Amino acid sequence: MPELPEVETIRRDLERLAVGRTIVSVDLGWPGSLKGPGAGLNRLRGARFIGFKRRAKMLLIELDSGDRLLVHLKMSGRLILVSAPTPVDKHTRLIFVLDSGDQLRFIDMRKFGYVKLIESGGAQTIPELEGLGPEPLAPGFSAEDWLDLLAAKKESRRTIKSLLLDQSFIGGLGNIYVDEILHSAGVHPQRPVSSLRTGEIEGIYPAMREILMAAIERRGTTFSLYVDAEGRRGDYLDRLKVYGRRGEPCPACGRPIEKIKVAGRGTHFCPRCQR
DNA sequence: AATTGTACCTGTCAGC
DNA sequence: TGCTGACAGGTACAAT
Repeated sequence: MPELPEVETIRRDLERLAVGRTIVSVDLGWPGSLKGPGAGLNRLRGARFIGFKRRAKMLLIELDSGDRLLVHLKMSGRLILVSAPTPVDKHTRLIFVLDSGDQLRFIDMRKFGYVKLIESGGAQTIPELEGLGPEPLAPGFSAEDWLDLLAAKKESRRTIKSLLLDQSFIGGLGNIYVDEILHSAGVHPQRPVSSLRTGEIEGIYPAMREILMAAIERRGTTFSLYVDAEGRRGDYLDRLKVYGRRGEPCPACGRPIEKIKVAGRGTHFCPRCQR
């Protein structure tokens, strides 16, 4: 489910709503959702949220105790802040009871996601965050940086879609936004990287930045499960031009959108606009 | 080196 | 109605 815009939306919500709140207790509904030192949930009691960061599709929750929580929502994870009496979804895996009377709940139907406790004083590096590619929306990530990144792959015959999905190449893109970016840039998802002309590579950069920023403005894309931290759906679904629109006319040229499989993922594109 | 298949889970939907 | 298989926003790993 959640790609960069969705995780960023949740991060902003929690930064606004949960910083300063203290954890009163933790309820573990499904132990598999908790990674890291197993015994460690009790130590979270009394800790206060001081910050919510994001790296690629991961959320990093910082506590005043020095402990941190790394959250990956994978396909179906949700993180919502609700008042205590709110009915508990059957897929709720972890509940943080807060001093405000609210609860931060981790809900994950498919159980792929996780919350990992990173203890203060433990290893300095977080393996999950090592080796990630650059943040596409970082202020310091320029068009030149993008060209340099691609230049390092110019001999590669892998498909451009597979490269953009590779988190070690660039962080935060997923199946929806890669399809949208390639449509906007007019590049066929199956094009080998080595075949891309300079102009095509240059065109992907603004497409990527604009689409991700617009998606954050609309609070992400909801197909079925994703909601922001306040339980609201994202509005970017209406703006999607190809993803989930097989058979519908391309907004740019009217040709029906096609769906194929690329890099093992359902892939939507316009056969006229993308070559 | 890169792709494909498989696995992790649960749910939905199309087709028969 | 009910069964079966394909598919789903992610990623790690093994096999090819």
